[in-house]
Amino acid sequence: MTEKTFSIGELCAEFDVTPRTLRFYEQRELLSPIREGQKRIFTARDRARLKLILRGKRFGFSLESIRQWLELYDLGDSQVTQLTTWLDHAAQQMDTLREQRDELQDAMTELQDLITYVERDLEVRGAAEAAE
Amino acid sequence: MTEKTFSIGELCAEFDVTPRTLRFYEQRELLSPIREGQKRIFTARDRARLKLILRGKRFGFSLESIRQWLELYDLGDSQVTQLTTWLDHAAQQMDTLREQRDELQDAMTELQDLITYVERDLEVRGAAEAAE
DNA sequence: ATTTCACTTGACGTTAACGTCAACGTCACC
DNA sequence: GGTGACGTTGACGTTAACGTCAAGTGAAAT
Repeated sequence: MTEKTFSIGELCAEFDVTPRTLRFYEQRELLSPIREGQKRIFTARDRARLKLILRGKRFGFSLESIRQWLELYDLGDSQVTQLTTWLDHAAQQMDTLREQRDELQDAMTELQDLITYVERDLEVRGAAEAAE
Repeated sequence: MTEKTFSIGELCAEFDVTPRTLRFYEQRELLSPIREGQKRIFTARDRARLKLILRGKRFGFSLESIRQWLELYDLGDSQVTQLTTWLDHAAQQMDTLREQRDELQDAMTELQDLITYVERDLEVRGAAEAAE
């Protein structure tokens, strides 16, 4: 079974990015498409990594830090010691994500409180108007 | 009761930013310190907004979008119609935050799966080694 | 044969979010 | 009356993450 591959245009269309972006990611070693002639052939792995990259960006992470935790996603047939340090890095990354998620949750709670407050205010005004 | 105020240096120290940053935020109308002579006096409101700004940045939002949802936090004595549109914007903002939080949660779940997998792998190897 | 289309490699431009530097004001304090 | 500490306004520099040409290649379609 030969793995599915993608042209640069296909990936661009699917993820709504420009060729320039993908070439840029390659240059920064976030992607590593194969060459057929001089054209880039993106593998399923590249596609998966691109997904992770774009998600990371939405979280506000820099390309460099994204590049680092991309490494978490392709551990080969590593030695035990490698796996152990991998687990360390993974745990760190989990902490980072957790922090960010919790902060987001806090922000949501705050905003929801405000919303509830304003809604009550509107209700009261509505009642006052109806009673005039 | 006169409200507490802060010098630029105080806020910088507290939030670990440079004066340049605060002046920049003022220029972009994210902060609006009062002037005493030519010195900036930051109010408690400015301080609160700065907190929100920095949190927004950690979420990966641009200063401009942060500026917009900062407006959510100072509704004055608005009209009913104003409050209604406010509620709209607030709801949108909640959606944005929720989306981001959910995505973060997904990423965490994925990573946790990987971690669990690697941990099991290590266990198996440990057992094999003990049985040699 | 030429046009079209997708792709390539430079190379320079752009925007956001500041950093950095120069030149200056003001107040305390020794 | 110097000398810091802390503040000010420009103005230019910097980095990340691309955008935007310009000039070319290689295969496909007309």
